[in-house]
Amino acid sequence: MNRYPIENRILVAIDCIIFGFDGEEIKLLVIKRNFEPEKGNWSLMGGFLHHNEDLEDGAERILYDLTGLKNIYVEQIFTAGRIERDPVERTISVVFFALIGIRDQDKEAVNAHNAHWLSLERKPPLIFDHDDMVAKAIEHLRYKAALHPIGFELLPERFTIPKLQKLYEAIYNVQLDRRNFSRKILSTGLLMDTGEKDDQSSTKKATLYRLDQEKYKNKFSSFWHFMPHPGIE
Amino acid sequence: MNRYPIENRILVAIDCIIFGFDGEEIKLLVIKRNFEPEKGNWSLMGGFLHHNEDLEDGAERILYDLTGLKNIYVEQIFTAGRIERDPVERTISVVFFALIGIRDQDKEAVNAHNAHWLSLERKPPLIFDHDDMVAKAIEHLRYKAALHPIGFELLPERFTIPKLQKLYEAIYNVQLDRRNFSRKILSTGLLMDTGEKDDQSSTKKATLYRLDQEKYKNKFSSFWHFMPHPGIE
DNA sequence: GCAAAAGTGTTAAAGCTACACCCATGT
DNA sequence: ACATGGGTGTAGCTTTAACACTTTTGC
Repeated sequence: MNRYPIENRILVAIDCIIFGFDGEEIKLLVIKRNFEPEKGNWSLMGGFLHHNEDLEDGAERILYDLTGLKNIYVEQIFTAGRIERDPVERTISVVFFALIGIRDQDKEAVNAHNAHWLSLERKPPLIFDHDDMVAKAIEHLRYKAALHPIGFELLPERFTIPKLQKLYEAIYNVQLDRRNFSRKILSTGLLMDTGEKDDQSSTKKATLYRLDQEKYKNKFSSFWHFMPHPGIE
Repeated sequence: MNRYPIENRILVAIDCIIFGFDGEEIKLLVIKRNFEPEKGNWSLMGGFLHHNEDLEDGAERILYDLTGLKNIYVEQIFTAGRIERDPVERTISVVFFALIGIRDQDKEAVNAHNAHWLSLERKPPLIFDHDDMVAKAIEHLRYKAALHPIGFELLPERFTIPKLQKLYEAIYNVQLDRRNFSRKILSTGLLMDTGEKDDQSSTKKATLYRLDQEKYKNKFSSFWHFMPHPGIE
């Protein structure tokens, strides 16, 4: 293989921010790092980009390795490139964010990696610049979820509107009006009534919906406004 | 320096998408490549990331080198990582986009690099995956400009509302209503009347405004809606 | 029957679109 | 004075926010 006459080759890492939702709050999947430096401290799941794989494939490899899941929602958000971000050696890191239904994960794979779901609100500091990455990811989640129906990726296949609302309230840390929220969501036409009811609830059982996959794909990039006006930053 | 025990170090490039606006249409600043492969063909301005510089600094270095400008609007948009995107050697490229006032450029620097402003509408194909990068950049510009007052970065310090409107019409390839546009823009409170008039115009002279820098900085991340509703993809 | 959560309706205000009209300038 | 482009006002519609009432379920 020909090469450019340059000596600047650099390590390229991939780090994954994995968000989940347990019905009450947003969770972040992190691992306890098992090698030096920073051994034993909390870290995002990551790895190095292989020479023979595309960036997106690398991210999917790492995500599959940890969660046993494929075909999950993954998006590249930015690349971290500060010189001293990794104390061992100059490394730039391409950061991806992934949204998964917590119930879908492969528990054995997760345990094997010493991984844990931490509450976003009460999480301990992470290594290197990972806290910064998480902050950017939250910002991105807020931005995107306000305009695109991305929230569904965090819910199980069948879900109720009140659960969806709890999710949005967790993302933005606000209280929303039940009636307006319901109307807004239903008016998108993205939800299909399954005819079933949520039997978890102890009072009136809520209707279970599922996404209309067709419309979801076709209209994904339309602009919606899932959040009341002043909100968001 | 300690090193990770891995042999996966990869070339990291930076490519810059430089948008300008000449009063009528959006322009893209590109260079005629002067080395193989693809010598003589159109290319984005780029370079390799140095070992001792941050990503953002690299982008600013490259932009300064070409345009003689500092403190311009620069934003990282994504990282291109397909295995075979550069035929010479595996190279990932961090793509930045920059908005500059065409009149501000250093013409000598631009000429020295054999650079040209091409119309976005009628541009020739670029090398490698650069067309793909440009497409993503336009999408990003459209997305961002619809919600944030980013358009001002493409105009000179003092500008008229009709010029701003032309800019938005160029970005989205639509016709906007003069009166509604003006009202919407003025209602943001971001514009300050300079008291002067545009003497370029041959009919009624339009009022020259400039940005209220304070409000611009403070309110930049608020949500606005500069585009009529259905618009945008 | 009561508490708790889900579902539906209404109304007033705000924002947006689509218009028409007037003003300033150069020829 | 007239053509061209800039500036402002308004009516009607749509969307949104804020609110009250009814329904279902478990105890």
